[in-house]
Amino acid sequence: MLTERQLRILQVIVDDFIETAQPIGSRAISNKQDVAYSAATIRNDMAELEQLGLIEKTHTSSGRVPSERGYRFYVDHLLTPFHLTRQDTSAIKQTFSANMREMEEVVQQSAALLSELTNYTSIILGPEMLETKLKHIQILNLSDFSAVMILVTDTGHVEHRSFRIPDGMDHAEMEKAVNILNDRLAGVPLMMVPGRLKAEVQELLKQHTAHYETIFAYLRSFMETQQPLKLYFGGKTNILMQPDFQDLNKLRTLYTMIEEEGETIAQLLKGEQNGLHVSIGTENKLDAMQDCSFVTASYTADGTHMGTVALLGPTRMEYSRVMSLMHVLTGKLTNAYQDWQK
Amino acid sequence: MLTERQLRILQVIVDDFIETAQPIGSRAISNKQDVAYSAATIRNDMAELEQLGLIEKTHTSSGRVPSERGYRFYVDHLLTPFHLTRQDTSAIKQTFSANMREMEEVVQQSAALLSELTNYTSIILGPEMLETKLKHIQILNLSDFSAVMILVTDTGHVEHRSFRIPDGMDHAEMEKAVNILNDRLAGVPLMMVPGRLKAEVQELLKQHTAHYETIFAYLRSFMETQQPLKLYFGGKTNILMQPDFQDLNKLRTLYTMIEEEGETIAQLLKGEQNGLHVSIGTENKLDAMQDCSFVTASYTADGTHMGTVALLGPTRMEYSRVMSLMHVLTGKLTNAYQDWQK
DNA sequence: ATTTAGCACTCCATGAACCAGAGTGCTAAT
DNA sequence: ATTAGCACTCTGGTTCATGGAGTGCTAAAT
Repeated sequence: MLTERQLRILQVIVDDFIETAQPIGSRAISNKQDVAYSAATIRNDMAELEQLGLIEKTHTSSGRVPSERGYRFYVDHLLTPFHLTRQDTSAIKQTFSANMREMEEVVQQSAALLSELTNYTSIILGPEMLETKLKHIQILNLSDFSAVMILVTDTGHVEHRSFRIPDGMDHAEMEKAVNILNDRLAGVPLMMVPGRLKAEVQELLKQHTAHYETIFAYLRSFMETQQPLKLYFGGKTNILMQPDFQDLNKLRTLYTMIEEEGETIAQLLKGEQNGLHVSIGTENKLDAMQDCSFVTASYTADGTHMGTVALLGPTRMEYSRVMSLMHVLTGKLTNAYQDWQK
Repeated sequence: MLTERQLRILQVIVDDFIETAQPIGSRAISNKQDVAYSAATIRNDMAELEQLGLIEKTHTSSGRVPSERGYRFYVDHLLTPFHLTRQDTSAIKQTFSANMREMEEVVQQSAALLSELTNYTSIILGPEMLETKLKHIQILNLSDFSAVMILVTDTGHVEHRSFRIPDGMDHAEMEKAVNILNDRLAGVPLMMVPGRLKAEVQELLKQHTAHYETIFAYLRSFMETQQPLKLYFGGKTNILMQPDFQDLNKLRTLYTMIEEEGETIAQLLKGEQNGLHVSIGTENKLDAMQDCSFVTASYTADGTHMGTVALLGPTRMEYSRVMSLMHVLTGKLTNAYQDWQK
């Protein structure tokens, strides 16, 4: 097993590399404040650490760099509890004290905050819509030919869609249809709306309106385009700033993923529901992330999973700070959400 | 003045460079299909073109490259009317034939289409909200403590905002307030709503409800956060793919602009209302765009300006195709918008 | 039994020197 | 007015030498 000293050396290597992004040699380690051994001793230990696959050389004779396993070990066993700086905590406090009226806004601000504090890219999966219920449906005529349908959930979320009024459908008829919809669908969880629509409403509409087909078609297409998974990004450009990503090709794939694979990422985040979780390098399932670390943390309300906060950065990530930050942030989000629901 | 031959040579140089991104030499030009002069002759002409600042050498003895002025000249005088390929036209037709219910959707699809066809980044400034009028205001209670205010315009645009119900305000009171608002504000152009609010509604509210202050404050903050300029992007990652942008630093500034300077870009686009316009390199006002070309085209409805389509790419841009494409697209948008309004 | 000093060795990064290739400018011939 | 020919220039890639940083190992010191 590893000796105390070896652990310490590994820690220094990781810490230093996280800070400088440069390989570090035995001499430099030996010169560190709280390391009281000679370069030679450290060299011996480093040889062993390398044997175990915890650190690597970039070439035969250069300083050491943490390996993927090294980071893993560091995260699992070497992480020192981190005290957030005064600036960090006050920034968080400030963000959450600004009175925000929309849950969406809270989430968005959180993403912005997180990316700003860390210089990585943050991704937040918004509060799950599964539980939310339909509150009210309304149709409003815009002109003789067009109208807009508005759909409000009990969380205050509003969706809308405008459409062309079917020829020959008069106002009274439309009103009747809306009444039926409200009667049958208000209070129904969003998830189940399409089902209900088919099971109960279809028949009813058929009886009361001549244009049930058209209405029905509209409603379906409306419900289908609803994508209940909302992703919020913060600091998309931060990735470009990291010295780790110099390789244009890697940048391209990474960026393309961020811009175009929203659905995939959302699914990925949906999977991570257990507290704080770190994926390092090839541990990530997505190809584009093979050189990144991905930290996820979920937030809850009354014990049930609500959404997930994630941070995407280089494997050389400030794990300690990031994890503390995310811990605090998810706590705040949980609170905010509970407040919100009252 | 320039001879026929010189014009032709300039054209070949620009065309070739647009295609290959490589400097071209006299020999290569001479070998071109429809150029019947020897390399030496072409060299002489090139010397003159260089004198005039229309082309440049990357170093003392290498092929020529169009200069910024060269591109400008090319765009102003050398552009051959371009026939869109069958693929291009059919792609456009297809996009616009898909029945889209929302103007927003049309615009978004247009941006996607444009970036896909050109491999540049497209930016569209959505239909101006200036002219649109408030259609309807509604407040819906979500719980005993919170409600959502919904605002519908005559174009079918919906904005919403949820808020906490002031303590002690009952349902009847709220209803009365909403009635007042609808009575006084329906039909008023969005732009003027804040003014009206202050001029007419304030006093009225004061008389009829005890909580006019709170309501008023909400309304104001609501109106203020409304930003009527909506930007739609397409193909943000395309920039990364262009061989012209190898320089990481330039990429960074460019990208940061795209991600964070939305407001600036919107203002820029708002300024360009006169048909098709091309800004090349340093002609652009924004620093980040000094190495780019920026093509804008506005679309109208009944002769009044509605919005602007833009394309951001390297100065080495396929001007001919891009401009044809945008011409067609703005036409389609104009149509779509007019159809929409019926 | 650890730890450390010393030394030979390896590899990278840098810069100089050196082509081959591509392209130019100029002069003289057509 | 056009073109062929030729000397000249600059780039990009390769090779080679050098200094520096770091390692591994052995032998001495604690």
